[in-house]
This record gives sequence, C-alpha cells and structure tokens, in this order.
Amino acid sequence: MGLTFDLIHTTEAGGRRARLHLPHQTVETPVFMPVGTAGTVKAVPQETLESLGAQIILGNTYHLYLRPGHEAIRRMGGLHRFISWPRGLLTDSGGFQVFSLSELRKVTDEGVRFRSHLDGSSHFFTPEHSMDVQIALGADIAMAFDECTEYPAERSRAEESLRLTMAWARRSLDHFRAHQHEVPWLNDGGGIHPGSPSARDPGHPIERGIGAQSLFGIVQGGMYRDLRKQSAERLIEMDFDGYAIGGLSVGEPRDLTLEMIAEVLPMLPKDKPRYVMGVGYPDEIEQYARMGVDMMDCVLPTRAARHGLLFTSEGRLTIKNKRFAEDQGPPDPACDCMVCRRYTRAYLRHLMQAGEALSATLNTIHNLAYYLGIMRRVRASLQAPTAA
RNA sequence: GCACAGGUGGCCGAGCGGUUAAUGGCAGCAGACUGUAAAUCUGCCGCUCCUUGGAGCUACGGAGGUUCGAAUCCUCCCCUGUGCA
Repeated sequence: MGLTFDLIHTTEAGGRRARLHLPHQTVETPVFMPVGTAGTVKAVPQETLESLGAQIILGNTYHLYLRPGHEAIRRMGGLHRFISWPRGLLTDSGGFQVFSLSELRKVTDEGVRFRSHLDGSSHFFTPEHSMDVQIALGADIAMAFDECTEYPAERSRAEESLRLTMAWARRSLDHFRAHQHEVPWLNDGGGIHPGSPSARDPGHPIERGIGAQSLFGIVQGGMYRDLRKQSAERLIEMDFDGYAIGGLSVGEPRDLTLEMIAEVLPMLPKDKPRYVMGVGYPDEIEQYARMGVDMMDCVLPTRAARHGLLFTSEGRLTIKNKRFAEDQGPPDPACDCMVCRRYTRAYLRHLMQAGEALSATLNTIHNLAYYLGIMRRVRASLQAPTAA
C-alpha cells in the first residue's frame, strides 16, 4: 500500500479536506495538479513551481517513453531526480493519447499501436508496457492504462470502450503489483547527482521515496450513468489505491460533465482519493472540489497562458488585446502573485506581441498562482467548521 | 555616362493580356483553448455603403499608347541595385 489518505473534514455537500501521504510529498487536498507532460510544466522552472506551492505535478508516460526514453530516466534515478522535482509526481498512462492521437493509432484488445508524432515510428502500448514505463519513471502515482472514450459515443461504442478499459485495468493492476518494487527510488538508482538536492541533504526524499508507488484505476463509461456505475464497481473490486473519473471534458456540455461527476462520486470509496482527470476552468475546479473531488489536473491554465489568456478575479483577460497596450495596472488587481506584484498589463501585452519567451513564463506563473490560490481557499473553507 | 536587373496592397514577395481587390509569408485586429502532436489553431485584414449576399470607388513607380480588355505589351520619364567606365 503506497499511500495513506487521511480525511480531515467532510462537508454536507460532500466536499473533503484531506491529506494524501505520497512517497515524495504529503499532499493537502483538494489539490490542483499542474500538467508537465514532457517533464516540464511548460515555461516554468521547478523552483518557481515550488514557490507557487505546487504540491504535485503530472508527467506523461507516452511522451517520456518517446523522449528521452523511460529506461534512460530509470538509469538516471527516476523522473523525480531527472527533472529535479522533490515533490509529488503523477504519470498519466498514455490512455489520453489513445484519444488525442486518434489519427495516429490503432486499438486492439491487446493494446494500442501508435505512430510517433515525433518521427512517425511505430510503437505498441499495452497495459503491461504502460506499467513498465510508469514504474521506470517512478512517479508517486501511476495510472491504469485506459481508453478515453470520445464524445459523443453511441451506447454500443461506450460499452465496447468500457469493456476494453476494464480488461486493461485488471491487466494494469496485476502487472503493476508484480513489478512495482522496481521503481528506481527504491533501488537507489545510481548514486547521488551533484546537482541534486540530496547532494546537500542526504536524507532528501528525491533520492528515496518513503513507501511505495500507487496505482489509480480510471472510471469510464461515456455519458451513460449505468456504465459509469458498472465501471466504478468493477474497479473497486479490483482494489486500486485511488480512483479517477476519466473521459470527461472531451467536448460534452458542461452540465453533462457536472452530472457525470455528481453521479460517480458517491459510488467511490470515501477512504480513498478521487481524481477527476482533465478539468477544468477556475469555477469548475472549485465547484468539483466542493462536491468531493480530491484531485484535478488540467492543461488549461498553462496552455491558455501561452496563448495569452489570463484567468483573473475579474474573469478572463486576453492580454494580447490592443486595449491593454498602455494599461499600467497589474494583470489581476486582487492577485498577489509574483507577476501581479511586479508587472503591468502593458508589459505582458508587449511580451506577448513581441513573442518573447518571458511572456509564456509570466502568464503561466500567474495562471498557476490563480488556480493554486483557488484550491488553497477551498481547502481553508472545507476545513472550517461547517458554516452556520 | 553605358550595360544589365528591378520598382506589386503596412513590409517581403508571387503573378507577366481577361477567370485579379490581385497566391504566399510577415506584421496588425479579433476569437478558440479542459488527463498537452499546442510559444498552437481559426477568422478578418485597400476604402465606403447596405442585413447574409452584395453594391460602388480606388489600386500593381509616373505619364502616354496598343487592345474589346493591361499589374502583365510598347514609348518616354522618375527611382533603386549590381557591373563597367
């Protein structure tokens, strides 16, 4: 058992304030996890993520397998050490790429054949292979290999997709249990790197996690309530360390997303973390957290930032708009992040116009600060005695 | 001064008798973005009107000319680059 999950408080609405103990980080939940697909939360250095209070970030199995290669990362002591990230790490299984790379893949019961988006080379991913890669990467949490069902999907299609995901969940779990002892940080993956935090602090957890890697199962079932139920029940039987709700925010209307989350949450065990994958807008993550979602991740704050969309207390702000050309105000007057404290809208607009790399960095830092700030406030309010 | 090569919409640059308000790219303006093939993608981008659709006007250095029709052919002029004097 890799993780312990301590519930601190639960509200009537189902919202939970809890503490998730992972090998490299004790995560205060509900938590938002910035996405760092290729071993980097794009445009933001690790030390900045730390100062923003990011507790856990994502990596992607498929991308890291292709480049630089999971065996290379294993030899370098695992993903934590490779990217110099001492805190929590979760790897997605590559299941989302079954969805997003739909034109570059072929799915069979056995697994998925991908054509690399980098060089066109062919690669076969099975649940077992995804587990091998994720164990080599050694994130605190690995995800079962699933098929993210597209939207819209006919019932027969959603059933077939779910059948596949459930079979793959079983195979993922069996293979994971048989090999999880191979994580690099349990095997002392090759000495202490001079630049690593442990060079100064031998007891630093980046070198050696405390406890074991965990595996989460993923509920699918399209937008069909009974399929979702069936999915949840079967995963619970298998006994994963935590449960994710996948296949949402794939183009369906927002109220459907909400409905699916509301339906599935009560089906999941109360004593284990619940993770909704790939959401959402600022108001969505707050709403879901208050309903009892413990973990969420989304590329939106980072991607939108690079494209010039800032999330602020005043709403969405398209920083590249001409109207900000000489705006001397901070991006968000109510924000005290390092960007809002120092830079003007006019400057951020200029960086965007000029295509300067700093634009992506500053925009992303603000958006992440905004997202992480929302979760911090939500945690505080969930912890407080139930309001009168 | 002579010889070549050129002057196209904010810029670069196609076009070389009609299907051309004129291919592309850049810049500009706006929009999208939800387990990242994303510093990406989409739309608009001469001016003026009307509702989509369209109508009118102005445009390929300048002035003439040839032609039913010219950015495209001819003449002269102006300008730029290169080479030779």
